Amino acid sequence: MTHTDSQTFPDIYIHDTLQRRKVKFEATSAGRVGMYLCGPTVYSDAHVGHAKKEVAFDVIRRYFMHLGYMVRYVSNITDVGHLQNDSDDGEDKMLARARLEQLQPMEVAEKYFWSFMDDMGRLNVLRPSIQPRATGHIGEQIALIQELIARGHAYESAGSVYFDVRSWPNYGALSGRKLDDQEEGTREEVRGDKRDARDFALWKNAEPGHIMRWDSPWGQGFPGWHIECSAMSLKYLGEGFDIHGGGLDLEFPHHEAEIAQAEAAGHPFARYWMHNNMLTIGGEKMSKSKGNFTTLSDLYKRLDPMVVRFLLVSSHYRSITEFSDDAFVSAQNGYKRLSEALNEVERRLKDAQEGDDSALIAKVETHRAAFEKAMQDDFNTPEAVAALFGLTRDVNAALAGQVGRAGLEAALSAYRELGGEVLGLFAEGQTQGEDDSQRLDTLLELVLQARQNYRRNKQYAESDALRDRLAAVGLTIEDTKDGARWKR
RNA sequence: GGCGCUGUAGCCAAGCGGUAAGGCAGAGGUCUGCAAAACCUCCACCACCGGUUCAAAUCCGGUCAGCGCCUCCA
Repeated sequence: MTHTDSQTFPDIYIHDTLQRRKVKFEATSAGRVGMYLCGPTVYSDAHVGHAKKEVAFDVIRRYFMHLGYMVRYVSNITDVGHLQNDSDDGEDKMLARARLEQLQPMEVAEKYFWSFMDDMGRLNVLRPSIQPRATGHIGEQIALIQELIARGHAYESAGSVYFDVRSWPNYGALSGRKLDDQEEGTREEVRGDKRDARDFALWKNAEPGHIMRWDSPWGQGFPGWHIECSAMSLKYLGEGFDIHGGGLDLEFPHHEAEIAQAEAAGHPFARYWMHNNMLTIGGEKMSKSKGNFTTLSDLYKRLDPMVVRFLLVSSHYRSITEFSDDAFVSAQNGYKRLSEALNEVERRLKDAQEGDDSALIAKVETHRAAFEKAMQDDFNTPEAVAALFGLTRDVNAALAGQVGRAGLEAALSAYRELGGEVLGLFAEGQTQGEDDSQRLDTLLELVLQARQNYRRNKQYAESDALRDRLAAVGLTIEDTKDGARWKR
């Protein structure tokens, strides 16, 4: 469906981290949504936890599109390393990886940028409208830092620039922290060139030997950890843009710092903040530092990426998702149930007749409404998925008898629009080569005919042997009232 | 220590004042040469203890258990 500016959109309620409650979404500009999502630091392979975040916000974006909004979706690529810790002797992650792999830092960035894109592409995550790179926006970052200095919210010290946390009382509003409650100086010595241990770096002076370095008013250096997101989101989405998203673990300090940097410089920032919860394995957060992660490229060797996506949308984005062998076996079977119902609808549509399908069409509409209602309530994908299973139950029941073209088409469009376009669960083009699949069709038709002859002659040993042999290579034969059929 | 979250059937997971969605697994049945698929039926005293209420998984207080952030992390 498509809306023009004069059309109305259904109310959407989203949980706003700033207000700590569900609020009605109001677009800044009618019919348009601007979203910013904190993207990856491209220094190693993406794991399932990254997939949870990417899929969560991809679904949100897709739902806005489904309602007819024009969405500008900006997600950055961090290709300059943040430091590993807040002391000056910490090593840059990009540089550490570069040394390990004996590559230039930019080679590391390129390598992992493309593997990230590939991993997400297979998960059917749409490409961002704009995917700005931190190293391509050093100028914007420097300009923002200069504004902060001019307004008295940042200061230079020994070639580095720090944000003066004490000058900005709102610091802590997002994460609900009071400055004085924070542990001070326990994990690090208060550095000599900082006024307060909690001040964070906007610009860092480059030590000799630091490869990634740029000229700045404060000498050669590199940007701090948080400034790129403030600078790039404002550049591409403008002041007071709609939605800023990211992982819950980024809420503090990263997002807190982003807000401070933008608003202290006089630029109203994001109006809604959305955070996805973490993915756990054995009850513990999957993370690189814990080492308990499964990379997507490894996972894809044993699991269809669509099943991974299904597993992720089966839990709410604000809930913790437990990732275990049991969970994905369950996801595998559940996904199969949905996708095979869809396949059967398509198959039956090829030679469908007209008929009275009003009963089925009414049921499809009921499930469609349930799906929409769930999505409009803070993108409740588990309930939306439940609606898809409800649809599947009714469709399968109808499929057991006579269904006309209109009924099949109603079911098909529900699967395509809700399961496909919104949840992204039915990626196109998964079958290889048209030619091969044509040949396979013909070949199996012959096999099925031969087997049918055995069955007619009650030579069940022979017919069962054929079925077993095909099963061994992953082809399933099912006998139905209308004859045998096969599926992968 | 500060801030915050979670505990729902064997597993995954919604619901967040009106008497427990959905999926996987399991049991029985229909169909079938058998099987598979599909359909029908069954399968939860919502961690524990108090309190508020006509009514609580849902609100309040406490207890226990687990987790996250406060350091790079999606």
